[in-house]
Amino acid sequence: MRMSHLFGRTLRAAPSDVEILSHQLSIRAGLVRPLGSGIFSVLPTGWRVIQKIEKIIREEMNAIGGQDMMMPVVHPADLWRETGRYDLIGPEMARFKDRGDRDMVLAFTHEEVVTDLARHEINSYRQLPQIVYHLQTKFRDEPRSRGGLIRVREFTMKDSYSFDLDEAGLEVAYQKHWRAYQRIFSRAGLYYIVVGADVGMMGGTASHEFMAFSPNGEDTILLCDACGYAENQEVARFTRDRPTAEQMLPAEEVETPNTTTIQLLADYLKIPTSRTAKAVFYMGASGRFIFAVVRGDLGINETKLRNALNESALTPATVDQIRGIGAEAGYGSPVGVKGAFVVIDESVRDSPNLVAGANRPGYHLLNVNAGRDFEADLVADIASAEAGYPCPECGESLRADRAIEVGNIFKLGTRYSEALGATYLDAEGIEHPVLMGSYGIGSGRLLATVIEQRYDENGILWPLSIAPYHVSLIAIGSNNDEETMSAANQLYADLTQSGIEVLYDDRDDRPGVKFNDADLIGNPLRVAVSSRNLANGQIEIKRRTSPDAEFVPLGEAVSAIRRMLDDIAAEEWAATGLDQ
RNA sequence: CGGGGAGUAGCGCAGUCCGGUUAGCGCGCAGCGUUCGGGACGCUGAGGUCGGAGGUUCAAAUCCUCUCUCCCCGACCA
Repeated sequence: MRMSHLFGRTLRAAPSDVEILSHQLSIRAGLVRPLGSGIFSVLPTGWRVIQKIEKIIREEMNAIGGQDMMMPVVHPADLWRETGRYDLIGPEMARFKDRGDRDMVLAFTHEEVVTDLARHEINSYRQLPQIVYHLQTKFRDEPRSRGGLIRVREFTMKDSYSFDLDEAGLEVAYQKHWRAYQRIFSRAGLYYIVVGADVGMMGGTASHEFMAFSPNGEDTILLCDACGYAENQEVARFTRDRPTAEQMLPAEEVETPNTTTIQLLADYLKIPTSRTAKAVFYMGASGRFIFAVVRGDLGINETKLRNALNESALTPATVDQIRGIGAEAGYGSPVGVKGAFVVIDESVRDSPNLVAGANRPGYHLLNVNAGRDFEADLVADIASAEAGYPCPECGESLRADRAIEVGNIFKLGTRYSEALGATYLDAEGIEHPVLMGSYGIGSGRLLATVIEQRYDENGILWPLSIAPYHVSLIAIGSNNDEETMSAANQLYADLTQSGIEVLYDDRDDRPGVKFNDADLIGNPLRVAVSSRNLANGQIEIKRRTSPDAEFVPLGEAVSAIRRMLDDIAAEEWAATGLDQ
């Protein structure tokens, strides 16, 4: 491609309201342009990256037996009503009516459609297992898009779906995807880990996320460097330190004026926060009043709480609702309340003689003990894991890091097959729901994440595997310098002829402009043709990641560039740690 | 949805508080000339419903009301 005619110029500065690094670079390098909040056009240079990412995805999906197909982006609402998600999902799903006044939705994800297909196409155990996938647009009207391409509203996702006879088959499909995803992200040059995750609104029985580290990530991961434990903070566990055994003491009400927070209370009584109980009140989507209690030094993890309660959503209770069950905001405890579902963290069960609210303003109870002073309806792990807490596997201190979720795999089980009647007959003629899994990778987010991890002060450092071009070719000097221009033109033709992808800077610009743009766009090799080196019959080749250049005779340029590209490819492959 | 910030030429900004020539500057863009190994220089030029609507006023980028959009934090989120 000749840069003189490239659609989409580079920018010296990014728009001022763009803050995320990958967003700035992807705009400055001319990869994408914003259209609206969370909506982007992909320019030709960026599209080449996307296509390479998608090619890798297709290769690895095909390698595990995935069948590439295509499902629609507009769905009849009735299908979504069948699984209940039409009402379950809020305004983040775009809805409209067609000319016949039929309710329609924009594809939010494709479980419904693929399961609808499965119920028609799959009838027999002889047809299973199956993996199908597509790369298709999703629209999610996020409450707030952010981070450039990291969280957008319209995006392309590779989503695949597995259909199996039983749990064992699903496990096989799940593991296949796990390995395929490792290969995809490694080949794209990402640094990532796999963590346990919340199944969220997908439902199902298990989920793992592929998390690429970046300070701009939206997720917090808790890791143990000692044993390798890693989970998303949404579900991360930790070992609660056991208080020393002590006798239960008689409960006693004390006046504690103006102690509506745990810290104020602990300061007032001169005790550590771990000797207090913290009460938080929610209304569950099912209509239950949820009275959650954790030890005072811990925080509630709403995702864990929601999962423990099997509630689809939790909203904070109002002051009136709290009074309605006999509790008092700021001075609440489960002692004496009625009409509430009481769930306590393991830490509360195991800690004797805690200070808890007296359910009247200005008073707390000393020496409250679960089981003696109140009964919990549920004891569960509902406290949020934080950096420094003990690892649940080995007890060493946990570390927290930010990461971007680049892929997610789910065991759906029969959540959708039962709802939609996707069944097969076994060898005995008995009908069973198929076991399903769903597996997603966003290609645009993957592009942004690679930039987040690979850049320097001058621009992007693309891995060869997904770089827009292999080579940035620069002609140095005036376009009136016929000798240089004709050598550069010839080299461009020769490289292109030999299958090397070249971005040829043939603009009539000064060298500095071209060097800077080559660095910004970040193709792995830079080749410069100048009268200075031409005088020695040479051209210059420089790797984007190296400060040093090589000089080779013009006549050997193509083979030298070929050789260097092969070297880079070999190095990248070695870095993935993958075999073959 | 709550909190904060911003909309003036393709990009970056000044001007707005305190209303008053023809709305400016840098980069970029077009033409001519000089220059050519890390974002050159000179001259000339094109490019603007000052986000939109309504209002106040002799007069509005500037004041008032409403509204739209974008960004950031939070809530939210496969």
